[in-house]
Amino acid sequence: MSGIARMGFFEEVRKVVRRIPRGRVASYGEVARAAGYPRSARIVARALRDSEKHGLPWQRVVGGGGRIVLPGEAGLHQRLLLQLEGVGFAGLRVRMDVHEHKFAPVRRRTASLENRSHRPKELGGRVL
DNA sequence: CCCTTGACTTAGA
DNA sequence: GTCTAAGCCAAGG
Repeated sequence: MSGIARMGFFEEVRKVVRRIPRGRVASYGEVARAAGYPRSARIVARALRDSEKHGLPWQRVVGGGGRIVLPGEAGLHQRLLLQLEGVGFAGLRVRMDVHEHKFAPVRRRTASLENRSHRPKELGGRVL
């Protein structure tokens, strides 16, 4: 693999996917975001294509809104695996209100703006 | 090197 | 609810 700059991508994706607990799911977009590549949902899918080799819980990654986007028989397999670990469906979608996994907020370089604890009060006292 | 494909997402009609 | 369009980016032909 000559992808030097992007080498960390798959690693990050694998790490993120492994963090999804049993009985929960996350969307491709969420995984991409949590991995630090917010626009690369599709690439997450490509990474998962080889997930079997890495022993990832690939079934816990679904499309936006809980939709299973993996086509064909594989999609049915995914649904079965999820149901076996207790994930409930409403029609063709995972009940995201129950089973969506929330990742810890990605800590970006936050200037003092986000850190309210030592924000200067001179800014007017009440800030929105 | 260009073109197409895809386990995506968001926005709009 | 459905459908289309654009953006996205790696892999394969």
